[in-house]
Parts: sequence; C-alpha cells; structure tokens
Amino acid sequence: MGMGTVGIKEVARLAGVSPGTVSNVLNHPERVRAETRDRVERAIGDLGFVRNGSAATLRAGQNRAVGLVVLDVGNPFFVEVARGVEDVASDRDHAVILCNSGESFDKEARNLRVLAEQRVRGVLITPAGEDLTSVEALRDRGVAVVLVDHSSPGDLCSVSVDDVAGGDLAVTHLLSRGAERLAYVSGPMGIRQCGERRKGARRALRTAGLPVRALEELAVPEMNANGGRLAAEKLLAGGLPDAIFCANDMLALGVLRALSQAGVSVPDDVALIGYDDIEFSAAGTVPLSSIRQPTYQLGKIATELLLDECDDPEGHAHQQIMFQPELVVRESSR
Amino acid sequence: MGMGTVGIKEVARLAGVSPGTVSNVLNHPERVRAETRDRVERAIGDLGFVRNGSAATLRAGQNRAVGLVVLDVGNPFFVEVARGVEDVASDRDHAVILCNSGESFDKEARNLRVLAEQRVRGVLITPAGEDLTSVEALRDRGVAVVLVDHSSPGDLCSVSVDDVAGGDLAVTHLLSRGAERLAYVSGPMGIRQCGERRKGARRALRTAGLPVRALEELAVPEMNANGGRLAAEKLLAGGLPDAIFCANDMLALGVLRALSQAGVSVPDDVALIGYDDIEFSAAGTVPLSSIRQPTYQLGKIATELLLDECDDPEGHAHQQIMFQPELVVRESSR
DNA sequence: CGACCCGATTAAAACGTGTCAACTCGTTCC
DNA sequence: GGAACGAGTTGACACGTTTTAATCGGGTCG
Repeated sequence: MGMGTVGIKEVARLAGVSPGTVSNVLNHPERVRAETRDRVERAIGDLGFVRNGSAATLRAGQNRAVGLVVLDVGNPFFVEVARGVEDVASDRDHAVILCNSGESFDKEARNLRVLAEQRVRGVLITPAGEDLTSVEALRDRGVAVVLVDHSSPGDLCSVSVDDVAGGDLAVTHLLSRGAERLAYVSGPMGIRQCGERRKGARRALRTAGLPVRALEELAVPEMNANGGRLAAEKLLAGGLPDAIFCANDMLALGVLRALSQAGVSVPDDVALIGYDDIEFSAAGTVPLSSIRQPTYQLGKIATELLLDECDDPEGHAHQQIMFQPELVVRESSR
Repeated sequence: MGMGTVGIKEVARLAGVSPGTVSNVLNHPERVRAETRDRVERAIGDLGFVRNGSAATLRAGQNRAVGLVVLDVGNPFFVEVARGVEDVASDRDHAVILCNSGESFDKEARNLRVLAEQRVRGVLITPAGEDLTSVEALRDRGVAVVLVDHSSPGDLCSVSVDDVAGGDLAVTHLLSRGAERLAYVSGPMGIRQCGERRKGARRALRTAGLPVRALEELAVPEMNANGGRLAAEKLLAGGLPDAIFCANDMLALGVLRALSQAGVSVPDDVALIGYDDIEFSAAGTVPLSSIRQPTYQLGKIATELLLDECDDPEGHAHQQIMFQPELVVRESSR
C-alpha cells in the first residue's frame, strides 16, 4: 500500500480488530457489537479512511450505481428526468452516473462501454435512434435496462409519455377556442416526437370532423427559436392561420417573437401553443400555453422499475408504462 | 450466457496466449506482435469481453476519471461549463463524473465522498459555500482540486469570472445610454455573485461621478421570474428609475413581464439589462441585453489546469485565473 | 562456435476489499 | 457436568486486472 493511502488493514490495526470486522462495520453494522463498532468508527475518523470503491466493486461483482444516458444534459426535459432518477437512486442507496450522448451513436456507444466497464447494476437510456442493438447487447450481458421516453419492442422495460395524446390535447384545445385554420410547426419528421405529435394533431381534427388539410405543416431543420422565426416568416408570407401548434416551446417562442415584431397579436389574431412547458414559457411577456409532461415521474418510475429488476432479475416481468401529458393554458391561447 | 462473466483469462485461453499478453493488447498495443494482437482482438470480439474497470482501477491505484461537482445541473451556466470539461477530458482520455450538489453542504459532502471512493484523479468543484474545509481535506488526501467560479485562497487552482467587472460593464452601459436614476435587482446579498456585481455597479457610478444613492437596491429572496415580478411591483409603486440592472436573466425576464403588463415600455420608458445571457434571453418579444460569461472556456481551462496538475503533481504551481465577462446589447437597452 | 542481445511472451505477485467457514467464549439446556 | 448453542470475531481466500522480472528463441557479433 502506498504511503499516502490508508486501507482497511491499518484501521483494523489501530482499532485492535481484524480487517474482517472493519469490513463488517462498513457493510453489516448490525453484526458487530456496539462497543467494537465505536472503536472502529473512531479509528476510521482518526485515520481519515475512505473505502476503496474499486476493490469493493471488484469483490462484489457489481457497482451500487446506475447509468443514465440522455440525449442532451442541457435540455430541461432531461434535467427534470435526472432529478427523478437521482432522488429514487439515492433513496435506495445507489449512485447515478450521468452520461450525455448528444444524439450521437458514437458517444452513446462509448458511454455504454464505460458503464459496462464500471459494472453498473443497470442503465436508463433514451436511445439516440431506433437501432437498439447495442442496448440489447448490454441487456444480454446481464445489465438491466429501462428505456426512457422511448417505447419498447416488448423485451425491455420502458417508460414514456404519450406524444399522440399530447398532440391531440393541443389541437383539441385550439379547436375548442374556435380555430378553423391551423398550422403545425415542428422539426424534421424523422424525429419520433414530431411525427407522433402530428399524428395526435390529425386525430383531433378527425374527431372534430375537419379535413386533414385544415392543418398546414411546416418542418424546420432546427427545433430552436431561430427555427420558429423561419416558420413564422413563411406563415406571414402565405396567409396566417387562426392557431399554431409548435412541437416544442423554443419553436413557439421564436414564432411568438416573429409575429409580435410583425404586429400580429397573440392571442387576439393568432392563438399559439407549445410543448414541454419549459420554465421560461410562463415568464415571457405573453405567457405561453403548453403541453406539460410528467418528467420527474418519468425518471422516478423508470428508476424504480430498474432497481426492482436488479433486485429480482428472475421474477421480473418487463413493463411498458405510458404516461399521459397535461394541457397548460396561458395567455397565448386564451 | 455463461454465468461466469468473461474475463481476460478466457480471452487468453481462446487466443492461445497468456493473460498478460491480453492486458498488453489493451494497454500497450505496441508491445505485442501484430499477428498476436489480431488473434487477441478477434477473441475479444467473439467473447464480447469488456474489461473490468474496477480491477484496473484497483491495480492502478487511480481511476482515469475526474469529478465535476456543480450547484445545479439545470442551470445553463453549469451545463455550458460541463461541456467544456467533457470535451477536454475526453480528448485526454478521461471520463467525467458529473455530480449535483443542489447548493447543499450535505449533498456536496456525499458527492465528494463518492468521488474519493472512486479514486478519481481530480475534482472540479463550485463549492456550495465559503467553507472549504472538505475541499481542502480532499486535496490533502492527494486528489487534485480546481475551484470553478470561485476564487481561491491561494493554495488551490481556481478559475472564475470577474463579477465586479460584469457589474461595472452593465451599469456603465446603462449610464452611457443617459440613465440617471438606476435600480439593482438581485437575490440575497449573501450570494457572492450578487454582492460582487453590486460592487461593480457602484464602481461604475463612482467612475461617472454619481453618488451611490443614484442606485436603488432591491434584494428578493428567489432569483427567478417571480422574484423579478416582486421587484418590479415595488419599483412601480415607488417611482420608476430610468434603467434597471438585474443580477440574473430570469429576474430580468420577470421584471420585463411585470413592466409590460403595467404598460411600461422597455426600452423606451425604462432600459433593462440582465446577467448570464441564457439562450432564452435573445428569444423573447423584447430581446434582453445581458452580460455574457465565457462559460465553456471556464470548464475547458479548469480541466486543463486539473489534468496538468495530475500529470505533474510536484512541478505544479497553483494558478488563479480570472476571465472577463462581455457586454451583449439587445433591444431592452437600445 | 559461444557469448550476447533483443523483441515477444509468460508466470507470478500484487492491488484492497467482502465473504464465509471456522473459531472463541460465555450461556442455556438436559 | 457436558453438550448444544449463539453472538462476535477471525483469517484466509477470491475477485480481474496490471506490472515486473524472468524466460524463450532467433539473430548478431566477436
């Protein structure tokens, strides 16, 4: 042992017990007599001993940790999911290793390899694409996996939010407000969420007995404020609808700003609703209506599912849980 | 799959070499003949072998990882810092363990303990308060430490942004626009950033030859949009200033909204400037002027400092680096 | 031809902890 | 009074890897 590092053995010597007893104090305190435990704990304090997690993990065969792989740590959606994960994991005495895949397959694969090397008990992941082979490889190696915000083919647990219902909710709300000509502003349809929210929007139209062409569709390359501005400019040029549904709050904010600058009043001339209910939505000059997702719950339930599977790998049935989103009405569509 | 997880030994057997050679393929590929290397790599692929990181760390005495402890993973400031850290660390073949202290001493201490247990090479931390004893304890144990967004007493590396200069920048800008009566809206002065930005604001007044009482100070308990609303209501009741400087963009957005609702025009009646330049600042109906901090650089330089210290612990002089913030002028103060 | 050397490979010894069978010692039961 | 018992403690081993010194074989030099 290096000179700087103090191990379980030194603690044992100072406390006048065997290393095995020190280990018991750390892992099974109830097995050791109170007086001995005090002596050991004092020695630990005096020496500033910190257990070597690698050795513990090596011996135990697995780390008391779970991995969380998200598409973007900067996205408030995932931040809130992470909070839910963190809370449950910490309750059940597990650490969380947070990884960012940046929607790149390469980074996702790298992250999964690191997690596998660390021998985490399980992984929560929002896959970067539809290809789940690397995720399934992980599961086959014996690591529990739960898909987050992505439905599962059935051989995995998954937790997601019903995006079709969300799109339906938004458009039904706009229709109830009297809109007849609508627009849907989204990112590329290749993004699952955009496609599903559109599906929901169309369903709402059908339910109301309107033709699909009552909904003008605009897909912009980037789902941010600038994308929203581009979409708004197209709408301004081509004749404004009564109401606009955006696949994302940042898009909606971009639209809102461009319309305001053009002298169009929201909600008097055009009603507007976004998606995600990010914190800023309520803070703007015209507070934005939005679709709120139970993100914290998503992380919480996903982690409970994961740890349950870890604790009882055999008697575990994979579940696919789908949450329902919620409509939040503010000024922009009142 | 076979119950015994596949280790280096199984790979060695399949490739017809010794375990030591497999280890060399993984860690010192140049030492092993190309043909042997191929055979081993094929075996690794066939068996789906993944190196056990705990064993490697145990043997090596330290993990190729650094810890990053931030006050709030949801805060865009820290998200951007984390990006800088991640990029540099990954370039230099290190993993990043991201921890959230939520401004709580307890969570900070828990996180530091986990990092110490994991035997990370170094830690980047924004301390939750002024008490650095736990940080210093870590350094004394031989873990390199760099303070982020917090100045150092001298015995540690630190990387921060000059908040006094930022406050000066903001108020000087407002004065140059002709303002004579100003207000400073901030969170509790106990928060270092709030205090320093105020100091800078006062310095700007002195430079311009104005009395300190030309700056009305409002401290609200929460630094969010609601806090901004509260401050704005007070200002509306007590007589509006010409210009308002907010310690934070969320406060500024709250102020902006409350003023707009009261029929006060920004920037015509009152000029407004925030701090942090969060993404959303530019997206609002009235784009917000702000003070931008080089957050990505902060993370990048901090990590370089940290890894340099790790690579050469003896020949390392602690440095305190301070970056300068930048003024971003938009509609709200034009 | 033998000594020597060099590159490639191997065998064995750590690294620090958790587990588990074995052991001690005082108590209870028959 | 001896056996069975149980709580508390011990000591040795195993976990999977990296590293070090030793080994091997083939080529070069003297």
